[in-house]
Amino acid sequence: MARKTKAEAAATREALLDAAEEVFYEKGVARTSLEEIARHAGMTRGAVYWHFKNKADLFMALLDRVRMPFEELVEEINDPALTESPLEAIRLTCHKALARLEQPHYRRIHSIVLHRCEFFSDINPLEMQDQLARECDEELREHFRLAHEHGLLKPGLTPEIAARLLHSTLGGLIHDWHRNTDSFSISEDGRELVDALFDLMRR
Amino acid sequence: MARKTKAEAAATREALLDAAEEVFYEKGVARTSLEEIARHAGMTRGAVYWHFKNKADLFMALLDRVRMPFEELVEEINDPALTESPLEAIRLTCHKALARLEQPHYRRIHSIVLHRCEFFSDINPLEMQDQLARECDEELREHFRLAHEHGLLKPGLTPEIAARLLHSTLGGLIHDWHRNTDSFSISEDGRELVDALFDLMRR
DNA sequence: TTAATTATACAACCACGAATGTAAGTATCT
DNA sequence: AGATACTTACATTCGTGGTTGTATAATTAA
Repeated sequence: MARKTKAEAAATREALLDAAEEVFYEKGVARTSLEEIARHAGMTRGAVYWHFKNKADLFMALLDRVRMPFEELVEEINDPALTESPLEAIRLTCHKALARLEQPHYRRIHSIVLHRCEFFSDINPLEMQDQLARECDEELREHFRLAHEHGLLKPGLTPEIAARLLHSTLGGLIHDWHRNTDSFSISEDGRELVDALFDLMRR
Repeated sequence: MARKTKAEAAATREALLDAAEEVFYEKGVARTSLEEIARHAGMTRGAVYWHFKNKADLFMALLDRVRMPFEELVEEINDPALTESPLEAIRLTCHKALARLEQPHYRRIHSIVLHRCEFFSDINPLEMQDQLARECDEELREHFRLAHEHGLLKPGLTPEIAARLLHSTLGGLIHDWHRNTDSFSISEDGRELVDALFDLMRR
């Protein structure tokens, strides 16, 4: 075949990533071959090997296209418009994070990382998840500490416990939803659950 | 090689399952071959194919050896000695379930199902998890309903929300722990978290 | 401005290992 | 003698990675 313009080449790269995302989501990472991904994008394996070193490299490129939900959560929580009421800041950020999970793109990537890939070659998704979880946890703890100092937390509830409670609840909720996205709506039922937890934690 | 006595044959079957458990845990299901499992048990692949139809069959046999934590949780919650105080019954059952996760055998199997296997061939671990989660959720809801009727729940907290809150918290907690079992102790820190949640939900 | 050159973006082919499933062999228990 | 509990050997499939081929875009020289 012939050489394409730079823009076209970038487009096929994106097409390959799109294809990988779809096929990984449907069949799992381990059980999809590069051949399948290429054909699904209307290309051959040669194109894949031109744009990516191997499957692991393609996988990492997939992750680079999006930012993980927890990562966003950490960023949005620092929105200066929300820093006045720490508890509300956290709560609203949770809402946003949950809503964003419903976008098909985010949903698929997130689901792939959580449920559809075992660690393979030199990439360990569990470590990635663990690192994100730690960062998120520290950020949450910091904000709950602020809320605690403002006397917003229920007496007897330490900011550490509050942070871990919210973190676990969100984590469990998200895992549950990803297992079966039709079973409930995270943006609605999830929001309800989060609000209920905040009602319990608020003074 | 030669035929062994029935007891010996049963022993090699168990040895093969033990080997599979270890290797699956270390390397993930997709990336371990039946050859590796056999060698790890001091056998050849022929032995594996004698006792099991294929990898999926072996995997299911692995699961049959243990009962999943949520399944146990559902059973223990109905222990007649605990049915007097519904809330306490749930809380103590959570403690037991969390403690049991620290046994290496349960821990490994649980971790394999949660994090170390993509769905493969005709077996979909996500569906299995989903089904267990539903059963658990219904059972929890039933008991929280009882607690609600006894006036034990905080005003404004419906038994449905309480059940889903506990369910999500446990799920998130267990996932977090499995990601990095050294980061905290589920039997201790997990118990603390669960107790904190019950303190918030109690009237 | 155009012709020559080189780098690009793939397709097509090939060779290798790895894993699976099956069939045949073998020794021992019952 | 047969069924049993394997081992060994074999055939086949699948995926990877590497090499080669090639039409064309981009670039440089004239």
